[in-house]
Amino acid sequence: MRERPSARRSALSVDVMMLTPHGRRLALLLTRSADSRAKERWELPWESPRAGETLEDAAARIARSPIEHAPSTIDQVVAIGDSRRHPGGAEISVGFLALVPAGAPSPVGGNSAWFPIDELPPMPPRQRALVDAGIAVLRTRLETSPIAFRLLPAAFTLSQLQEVYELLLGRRLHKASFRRALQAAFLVEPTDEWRSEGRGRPAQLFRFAPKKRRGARRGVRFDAIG
Amino acid sequence: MRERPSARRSALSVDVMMLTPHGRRLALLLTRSADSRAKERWELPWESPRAGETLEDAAARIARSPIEHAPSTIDQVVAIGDSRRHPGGAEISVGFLALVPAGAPSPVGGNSAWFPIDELPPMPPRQRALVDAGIAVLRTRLETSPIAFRLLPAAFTLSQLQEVYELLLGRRLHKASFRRALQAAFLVEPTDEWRSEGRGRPAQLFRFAPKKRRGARRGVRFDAIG
DNA sequence: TAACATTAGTAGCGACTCGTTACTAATTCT
DNA sequence: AGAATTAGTAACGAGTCGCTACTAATGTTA
Repeated sequence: MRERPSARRSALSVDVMMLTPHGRRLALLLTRSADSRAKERWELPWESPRAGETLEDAAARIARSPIEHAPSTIDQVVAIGDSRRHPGGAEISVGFLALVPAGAPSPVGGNSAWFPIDELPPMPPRQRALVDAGIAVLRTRLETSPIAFRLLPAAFTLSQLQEVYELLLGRRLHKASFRRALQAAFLVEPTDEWRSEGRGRPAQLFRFAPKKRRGARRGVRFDAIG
Repeated sequence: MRERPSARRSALSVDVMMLTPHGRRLALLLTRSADSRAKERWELPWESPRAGETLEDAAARIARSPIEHAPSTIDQVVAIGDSRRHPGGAEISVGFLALVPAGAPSPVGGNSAWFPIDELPPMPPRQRALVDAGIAVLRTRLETSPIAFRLLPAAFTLSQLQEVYELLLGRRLHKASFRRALQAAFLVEPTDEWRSEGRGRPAQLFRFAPKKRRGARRGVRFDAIG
């Protein structure tokens, strides 16, 4: 059984949601519950911040323990303090979203596993609420923040990038339109590498390299409000 | 001097940012500091949640005290727990955003005042950080949430609505384009009332009444990412 | 080895969208 | 009465978007 230094009845918990693309779905990292009464239950990695440690620092520390490579980014997304139960009995739980690039980071210790987000096992109710809120935030940030690129390795094919967008948006995109919009945005630049993966024509690898564009701000979009 | 029940050294504070349109600018409600050492300093309304009270309930209670009418909505937007000082010495501060409709709610007690957000007086550093983060969140949510309508009374003119959008976006919008986009989104419906305010032709009043539209989702927008 | 399957990538057409100019409408001010 | 001011709309041209249809380069199969 793992150690859990400040687990008992602390006022505050920092809970980390680590997400990565897994096949055609988003996967969340859960660890086996340290509570001996609840065997075979899963929960988000969490801890209480140590003295003098910021919330962000605590989240980074918590994320570092179950996987080898650090996530590309960690952002605070939600705080919950209601009657729903937290495994540590914390009054307030602050949820952090950690995005893990696809591919490399898969190695995981025996106490952790990736679960597709639409097939999560039973979890402590407050953590379950954190996950729902976190994923909702992720989806709304898609269009204003380079989230998709942080779920990919440094070099990726445009098909991979499109797959991540489809996974986050929950719908298929049209290849030609996707690429045209991407070109117009000056967000990626080609490398001179090509990757042949199984069948079909090899794909060129790209990297995330946003160029500053002239501020041609559009009017307003009401599309997403209703 | 006001009472402040749980002010001393509580672990957690709930800080409320109440925003309303004030002329052509966004204004934030601040209250005079209860700390006798710091005369003529201003701070966000805040308190620690009472036992058995959720964060949301606490925020609603805190918002109710300085103004007469309740804000239209309150949302949790950010949590900060770092070395920046909070007036109550709280380790963690959770920031809530409360949107107050323009017009009616102006009456305020003598201990509170509205400040334009670009002319805020000196404030406790952590609260200042909460405000900056909260306004950033507000701006990014503009396009996915009917924020502008919650800063207006139930009936409003289209010019008022456009003014709120301009205020939140920080740039002028074109009248015809704004209205065409609004019509296409089926977000408002006209009432049979008209308002003549000073000079010029009277304007028709509208109300927020979003219609469910067929899910004609667009492709992807990369515009706002760089 | 030739034909097929599969994946990558592009060209271009028609429909729709957006920014803008230019107008009409209804009221107050002088 | 006429100027000023604010509300609201029509319509043109440029640009964007979704889609079909194509070419390109590889592995698979007969």
